Amino acid sequence: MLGDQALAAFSVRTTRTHFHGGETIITQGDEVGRIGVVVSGLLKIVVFTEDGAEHVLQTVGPGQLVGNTDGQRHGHAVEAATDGMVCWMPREAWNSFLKARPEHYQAFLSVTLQQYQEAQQGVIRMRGRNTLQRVAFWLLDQKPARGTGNVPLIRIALSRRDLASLLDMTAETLCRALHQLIERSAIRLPASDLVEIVDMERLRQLGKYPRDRIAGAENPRATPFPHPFVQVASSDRFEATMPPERLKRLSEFGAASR
Amino acid sequence: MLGDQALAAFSVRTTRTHFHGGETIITQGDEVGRIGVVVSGLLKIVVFTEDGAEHVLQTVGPGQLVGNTDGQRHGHAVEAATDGMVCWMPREAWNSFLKARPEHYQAFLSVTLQQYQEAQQGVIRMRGRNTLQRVAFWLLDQKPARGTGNVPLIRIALSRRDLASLLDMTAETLCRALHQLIERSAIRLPASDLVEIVDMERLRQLGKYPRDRIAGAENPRATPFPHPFVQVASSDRFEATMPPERLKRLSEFGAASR
DNA sequence: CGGCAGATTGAGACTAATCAAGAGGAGTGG
DNA sequence: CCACTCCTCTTGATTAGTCTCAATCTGCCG
Repeated sequence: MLGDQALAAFSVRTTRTHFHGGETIITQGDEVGRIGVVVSGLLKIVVFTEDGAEHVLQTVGPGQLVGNTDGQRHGHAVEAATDGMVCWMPREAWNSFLKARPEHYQAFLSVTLQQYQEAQQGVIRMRGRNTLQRVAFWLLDQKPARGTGNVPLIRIALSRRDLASLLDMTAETLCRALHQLIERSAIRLPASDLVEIVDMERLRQLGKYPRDRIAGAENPRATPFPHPFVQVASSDRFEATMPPERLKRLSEFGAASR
Repeated sequence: MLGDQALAAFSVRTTRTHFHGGETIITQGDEVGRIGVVVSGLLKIVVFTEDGAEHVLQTVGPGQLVGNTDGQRHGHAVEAATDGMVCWMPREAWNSFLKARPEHYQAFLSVTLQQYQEAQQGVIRMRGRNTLQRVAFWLLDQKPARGTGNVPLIRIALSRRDLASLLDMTAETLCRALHQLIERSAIRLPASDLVEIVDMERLRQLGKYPRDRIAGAENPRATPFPHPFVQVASSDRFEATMPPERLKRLSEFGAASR
């Protein structure tokens, strides 16, 4: 699809970088002259306010973009929630690439608009919901990787503190909310970072989760930017960030709990 | 700047529409095959949740965009907060226009990214701030049109209920917050929709307003989309939405209060 | 002047933050 | 292999902040 010239000029400038959990990818206030496509792993967009507090605004998964091309300073930082990989390209390469192949503007815009929408969704999920509902809602919004025996299983890649921040509550409140969901037998906690959805319908009620979002058709995370050179692991973020030994332990648990 | 052909095909399809306060511009869930540039007045982006509650997410002023071009359904509605004007163009015209003149992609992206950033800012202003601080912060974020005697004066175009929704609180709490700001002599209320900033510094402290935002340089609302055919009233949203009789009454008030 | 809708003010209920303390888990060094 | 430390997670009691409900007030229109 790409012209030879554009492709050559472009792919030379492309850099894949591995990152590790906790690492800072982009520092707040920096001018980052490059843009990155997340290939695997999970990033988090955080903001440090003047009083030193850290706020997690959004998570960025495979196929989504970080950085900006307009030479503006970053109003937020980007940190790694898990290990993973980003594919970077410098601003000039990016811009000249887009200029040479305007048809890719459409894809770029689409992903940008999608992340914009996701930011709006993030606000909406906060509104008119108490802490319990927000937690339930978030759980339902995660890609439910099926565990052993087709039970929906969710890996919480974020720390309690980070997830609490994302959901705009304290870690203590998040903890209480999770255990309230357990008491009402909507979920179980095989491990502190694993959530097993026991009763999907009850969880929906508790989270005031709209019917039309159930299929995930409204705001699918899976319209990844069609990066020409990188295969994006979009479908299985679960396995991508799940260490093998955990999977093993998990299946043991599943067998034991039956 | 525009090629004759593109210009001709484009300007024919452009439609200016006046809107009145309270009017619904875009219905939630609609597929709107067009995009609009706000010329004057103020729009609000609202979401109706399943339980019937209405949430104001954002306001859209002159130079900013509404609608989308990707044929997707709207996750939110757009309503008029004041009287004003939008300049519409159908999706096909828009897309072919951008295709013909790729250099405008940059501007389009820029405005989109800006609104994206604004959405993020909207989240941040909520975080780690109580109701009083949110109100103070919002006031400082408004374009302070100077009133009589160079006193910063702000017109609240939104109803109490809408503004409260935007700031994620109840109308009652908003009201109390405003009056608390008055008690601490940071502001005055010449009329229920007019705020006079008496002590800017105190208001900043009460709103935890960062220093670097004071100049408004960080996130200026004034990088309007350079619409080729419409003159955008970007600088004076105040006067644009201020009925003449109010202005007159206001100056009388200013004279009387000295 | 009466009616109406939005804005204001007040009192009580309830949610979530804060402060404090205990439990679990991973890594380190002897 | 075990004790020790550090850090995160969890749990409990208290407090502060907002929401809710209700009543009153205000400006506006016919």
